[in-house]
Amino acid sequence: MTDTRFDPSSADGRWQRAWEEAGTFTADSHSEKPKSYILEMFPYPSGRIHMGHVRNYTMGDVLARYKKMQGHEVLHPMGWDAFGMPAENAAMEKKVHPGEWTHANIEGMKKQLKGIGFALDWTREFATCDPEYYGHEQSLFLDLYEAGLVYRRSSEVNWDPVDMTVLANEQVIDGKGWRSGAEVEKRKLDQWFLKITDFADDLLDGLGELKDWPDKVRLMQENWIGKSQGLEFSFELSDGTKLPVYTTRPDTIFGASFVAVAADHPVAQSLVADPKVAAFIDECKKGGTTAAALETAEKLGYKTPITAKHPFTGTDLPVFIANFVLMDYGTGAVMGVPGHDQRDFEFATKYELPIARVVAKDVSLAQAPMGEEAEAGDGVIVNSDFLDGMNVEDAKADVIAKAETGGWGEGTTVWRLRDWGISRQRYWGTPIPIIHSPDHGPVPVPKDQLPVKLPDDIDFDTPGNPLERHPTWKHTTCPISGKPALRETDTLDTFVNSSWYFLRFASQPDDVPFDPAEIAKWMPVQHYIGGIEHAILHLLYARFWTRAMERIGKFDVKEPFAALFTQGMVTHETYELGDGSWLSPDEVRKDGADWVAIEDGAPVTAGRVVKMSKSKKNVVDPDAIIAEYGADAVRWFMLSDSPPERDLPWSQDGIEGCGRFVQRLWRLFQQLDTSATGEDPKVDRDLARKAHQAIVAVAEDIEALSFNKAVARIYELTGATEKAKPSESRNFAIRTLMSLVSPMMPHLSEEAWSQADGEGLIADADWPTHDPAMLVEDEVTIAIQHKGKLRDTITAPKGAAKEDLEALALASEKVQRSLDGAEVRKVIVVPDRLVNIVT
RNA sequence: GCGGGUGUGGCGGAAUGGUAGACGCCGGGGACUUAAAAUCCCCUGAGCUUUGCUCGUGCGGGUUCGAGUCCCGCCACCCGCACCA
Repeated sequence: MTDTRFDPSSADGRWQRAWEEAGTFTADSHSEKPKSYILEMFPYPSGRIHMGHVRNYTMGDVLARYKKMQGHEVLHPMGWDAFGMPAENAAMEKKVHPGEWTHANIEGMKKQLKGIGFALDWTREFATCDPEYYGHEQSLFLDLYEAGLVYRRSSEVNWDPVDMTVLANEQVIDGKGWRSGAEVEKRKLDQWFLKITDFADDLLDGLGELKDWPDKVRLMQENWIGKSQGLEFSFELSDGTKLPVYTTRPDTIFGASFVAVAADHPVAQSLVADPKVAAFIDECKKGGTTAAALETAEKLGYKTPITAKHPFTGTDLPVFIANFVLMDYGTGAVMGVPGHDQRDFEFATKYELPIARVVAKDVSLAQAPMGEEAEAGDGVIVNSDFLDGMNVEDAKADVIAKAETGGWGEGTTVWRLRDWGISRQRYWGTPIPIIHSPDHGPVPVPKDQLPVKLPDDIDFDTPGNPLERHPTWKHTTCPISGKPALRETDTLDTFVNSSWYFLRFASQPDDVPFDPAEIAKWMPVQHYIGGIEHAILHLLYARFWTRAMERIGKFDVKEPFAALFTQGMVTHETYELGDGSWLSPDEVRKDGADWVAIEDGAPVTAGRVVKMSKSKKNVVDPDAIIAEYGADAVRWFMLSDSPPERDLPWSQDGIEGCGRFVQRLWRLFQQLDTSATGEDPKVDRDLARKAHQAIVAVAEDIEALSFNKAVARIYELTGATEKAKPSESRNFAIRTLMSLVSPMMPHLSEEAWSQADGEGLIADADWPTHDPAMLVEDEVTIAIQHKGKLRDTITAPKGAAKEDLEALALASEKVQRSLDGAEVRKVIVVPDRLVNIVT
């Protein structure tokens, strides 16, 4: 009890080593305790930990440490989502091997994470680029292949002709490759797909059970899966063929005035011999794909010589090729009902096609003229023969029934969700374990030959897929015939890596991907924490993979993540010079109310608070902050003020405040006084009560992930404790605070715990117990209102009778002045809360 | 266009229909100090005729003894999806 300041530069590392040596956070699957699996989305090893990681992992860490204190056996692992393009880009730019680059980054980032004191079980660490990991992934891929959930087909891709590689949609910017700047081409390539659409219904229904997921994420997934029900039926065309179309509004079929097909629909393609058709199809493909382009895009059509026969009226409808019809949704062809679909309305207006009313608000409005827009709303069917007078829903059912009995159509469900294309023409990913045999086509690599390892001697000097170019790697033999054959040179989408890593964390035997018994012990993940940017892809793929594993009998878990939490971003003010360039926070200083550049005093505009990013230069490096204030101050900042789902604005003042609070607690923790006897019994009891209340409230707040509220309560108890004179209650409050802050400020707490002769590590200690009797107040403050307005407050014993409270209220001088002799008509008394006098 | 969210002091934000602004940051004043740092104390929504009163949770209505909270109608901003038939 000598030094008056807490020194994180000495204490942080000391306690981190103590936890490591004791194996404090190593999860024991044989433990009899209830199990908690706490997981944060594992990072891509880009090079440095950023504030977003710190916030994400601090939240998970508080939960993990808290659960441990509550007597749970906690699994809180960490690893690396290590395959991906940045490693290949680094290889091309810096001439380093992607593996070397990745492992160096992992080393650096691991050191950073350890320096923040996270309660992680490092014995389970792995990187997805380890052959031990991706070999098991190949084995799971083959299981899915055997189960018929993997198939191969030709598919259109974005092809960068300079880099000679396939680009994801996000990598195509204004039609150009994001790296090369080359005009992107559409190419047809043979690609592998996973049958995620087989699970569309399950994935949709499953959302209903995910009560502890944010509504927002569930809705986003629901929209992404995009279930739609309607009628698929065929028009007989004038050339004798049949044209299937899909509609969700079969009730409006009598309003159809044209038929339209997509530019790449077979009917359109059959007419390309006509140069005008060919020119129109080219025109359609040119159209921009940006949101703005689509917003203003004019509906364009080309009227073909073909006509389609209306199934009920027998009328011949013109068949158009139209730019607004998508080939990859439904059948790539639609019936146009201009009266009740806005796109069809615009199209019909432009090409002067009939716009008929077949739905009206009321039967009497059957002949009402159409307005300036389509009427997509509900109503009663009119001008539609046998459907007249029905409501929309009944009419839909009726038309579907007639189509089915007539044999020309059927009710169907159409999904927006597509099968998952997993082929990537890249080096730094999991090799797809398939051999292309000249005699037997694609043949799975026998499992005893796994893993199919990536070759290390790789040439990144020429563009294209290095696996394709490698002199020997792809040459092998057919597992069936033994004849020369070629390996698949595509690798798996990196989202495959992250679709099952949580299973491998729970169980990592050498011979198989995971042990079902261990999976049963730990899964599902109890709390999964990460960014909202993964709301659809990663979270949908992981759900699919888990269900696919369940379907092929690997285990009984259907949903991988029982509760999901999406945390907000860490943001920072931006600083802009007059010329539009940005300055970083350490290049500016405050000059009175204004900001100026430190270098030359140039005026700086402090701009919007936005996500930390290199381009805006508003990034703050965690390492520098930890070096200055210690890990606990940064962790405390990450939990303070902003609710965790909202954005957290970083500020220098804020971190300084957190640094001060660490020291303030340290001073308080050194004031344990075993000789203290207390002073005023009531004052002592009040402080003890506050401590007991905090034990309950902070626990509730942490369980609700309301860390900002837990923080506020700890501040309150700290303030009250500081003010109190030495007493047993005060010692109790100090010890309580030590425990309550320990999940958040573990280093400070360990240091204080050891100085206070605490047994073992505070990380192994229990959450403090509270005395329920001590939670109850014996005095309450009662608000006195006159006509709903506050006039006075009085102190009364808890549980005082209504009549007593009413009498006390009326006795108040302030109340009497406000009443000013008016007749009291009614008095409302809410026990222990308030009295409202109505005149 | 469709879907979702948010709106409370200078700022981040609290508040089972019951004392709006807890807690933190910024700011102001003071104590200690030769001085600074550190620390401690007080003040800090707006206005007014200041023992106190009035107004105040994006705007306009409503329900209620009582509304930040519930209902109806608007506005603004943010996010997601987007020619999905």
